[in-house]
Amino acid sequence: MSSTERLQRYLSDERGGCGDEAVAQRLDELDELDAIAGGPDLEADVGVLSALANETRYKIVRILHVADGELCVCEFSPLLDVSDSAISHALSQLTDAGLLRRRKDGKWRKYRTTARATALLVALDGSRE
Amino acid sequence: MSSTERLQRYLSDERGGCGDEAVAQRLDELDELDAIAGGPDLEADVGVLSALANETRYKIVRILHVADGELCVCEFSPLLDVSDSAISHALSQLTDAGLLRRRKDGKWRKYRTTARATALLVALDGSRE
DNA sequence: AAGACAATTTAGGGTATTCTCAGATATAAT
DNA sequence: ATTATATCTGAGAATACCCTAAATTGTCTT
Repeated sequence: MSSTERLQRYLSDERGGCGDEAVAQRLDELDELDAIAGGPDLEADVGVLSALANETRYKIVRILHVADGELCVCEFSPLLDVSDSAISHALSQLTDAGLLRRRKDGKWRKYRTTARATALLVALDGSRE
Repeated sequence: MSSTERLQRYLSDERGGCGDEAVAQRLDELDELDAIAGGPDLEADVGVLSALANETRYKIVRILHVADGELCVCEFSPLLDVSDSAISHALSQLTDAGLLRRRKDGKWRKYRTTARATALLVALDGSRE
């Protein structure tokens, strides 16, 4: 079944007896929505969300957000129940996604949140019910 | 190696010759950060982010956001390159996560975004570089 | 230069996702 | 009632994810 057949029935139902032009026009409208919605940032956005969508990584960002400043890798170890290797993986993924910034300080590495990470946490906090 | 040994060396490096009290104090501070960061919403937040962290689902929410109103399930089919079954799965996951609201209209089902979904998209749009 | 240590990278196994297909459910029309 | 249609649900296969352990890199100390 072509997907436009169902759409045609839907439009008939909703608006009462439309012809092919109405279907074509609605398809055009939907395509425009799709074009706007599916811009070049879509893939990157999903990447950012994927980076945050994991308990270890989300907790890291939350801790840094509350800390309101940079933390050393070694300071996460006591707070997270995963290996140092997993913490390092998590920090790298978050940095690659643009949610953390890394700074070298001798043999220590310090991480802090970016504006993007903060914006997402604020959005989550501001939309609780 | 206990994770506090590395922390002790770090604190010595940073602040110059601290004793055990300093380490204990910093551990307390970190635990407090952790307590604030790891509140009861953590799991639910990760669930919301996971729901959005998929191209099909993200695109659905984006389209609805741009449409600025409700859309029928049948209107997504022409825009997404997956089966109707996959679209239905995606819509259910998003609804369960609190990102979409569903409404019955005869044999058609219509979906629209929640304030939470909008807040997240706005945060993403507002934090591009 | 050699050793110690912080952090990262690589490799691999167990688990969770995400899709499609097939069948089930719900509503409307005949 | 029967049929047609819209959407949903369950099962299974391909794939992606996330962790640990081991090896590597980079920096400081001696």
